[in-house]
Amino acid sequence: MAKKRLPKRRSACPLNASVEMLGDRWSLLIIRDMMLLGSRTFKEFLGSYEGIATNILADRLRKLKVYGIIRTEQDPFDGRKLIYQLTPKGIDLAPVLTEMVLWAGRHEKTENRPLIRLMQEDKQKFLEQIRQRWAQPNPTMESKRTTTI
Amino acid sequence: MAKKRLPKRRSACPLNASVEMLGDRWSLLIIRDMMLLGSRTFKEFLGSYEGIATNILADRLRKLKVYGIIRTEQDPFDGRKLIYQLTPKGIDLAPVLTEMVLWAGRHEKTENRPLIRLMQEDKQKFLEQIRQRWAQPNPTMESKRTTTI
DNA sequence: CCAAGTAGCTTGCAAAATGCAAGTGAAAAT
DNA sequence: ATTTTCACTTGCATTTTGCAAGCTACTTGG
Repeated sequence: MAKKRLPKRRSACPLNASVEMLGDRWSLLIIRDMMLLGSRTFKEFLGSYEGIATNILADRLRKLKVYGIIRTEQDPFDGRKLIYQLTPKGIDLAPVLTEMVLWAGRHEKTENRPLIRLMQEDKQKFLEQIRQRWAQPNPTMESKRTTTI
Repeated sequence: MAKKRLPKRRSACPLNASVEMLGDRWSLLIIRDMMLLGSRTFKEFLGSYEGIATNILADRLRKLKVYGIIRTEQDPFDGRKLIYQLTPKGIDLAPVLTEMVLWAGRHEKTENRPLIRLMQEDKQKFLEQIRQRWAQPNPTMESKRTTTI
């Protein structure tokens, strides 16, 4: 399988760069699942409530990897499994996610008020939690369910 | 023409809400043009570097209006023109835009370092500028080109 | 006041992206 | 050894996008 080439950008604007990498209906949800639920395998992503199709999921994971937002490694205990992890670039998307959650929380009827409240009350602390959790090469998500998404 | 109905959400997650409204290749660029360049008419949006097609632009403006992110009024001096403006909900997207610009600025080769530097050096001040500029019902953009996008 | 723009769309059609169901092949579990 | 599980791929129908060409109401220049 040939490595996917990065297509030429429509413009050099930084917002356009973000939009070309993340501007679709699934990429940020995948990153949300990694960041907040600690999802790490294909199957775990599939289980998410919105119901992504397998071919689209495979495609998005491939692209996120090409962009350097996630990386993969083999599960040492199960040869079938691939472990998907956020790279530092991916972890660094936490503030973007946060602002999008807060915006929707302010202007839309949504669920998961606990997460929104947590983010509102101490954004810095919340971001710090995410970074800490992902600081180790293999993040443990034992304390992950402080809140659900 | 029937008013577009809001389709049912795939989930009640706040991030999903944001993604369903903004997760495509054009919506945030339109908001960028309004926020940073002061674009206010169909023609001005068309002039933006990335080159959106007229049918897509019309569709996105319609949706952004349905979502309450923008509103329109007639130009009092030119009956052909419609003036598009950000609503408070739209103005409130400034932090999302900012974080996306900063993220790309940190991790991608992009242009417009002055904007990125401005945002980095004083995010609060930058957001305040945007809010002030849009506080009046008809925002003047005389001081708009402190930086280009 | 009339012809020639101009603004903001819509329409038609081809190409690309998405969604769904049904595989596939390798590894693990029973 | 057979069945299950995992991470995909494939085929095909539907939807969205992109491009070019209208179209209609309004304005402008002569």
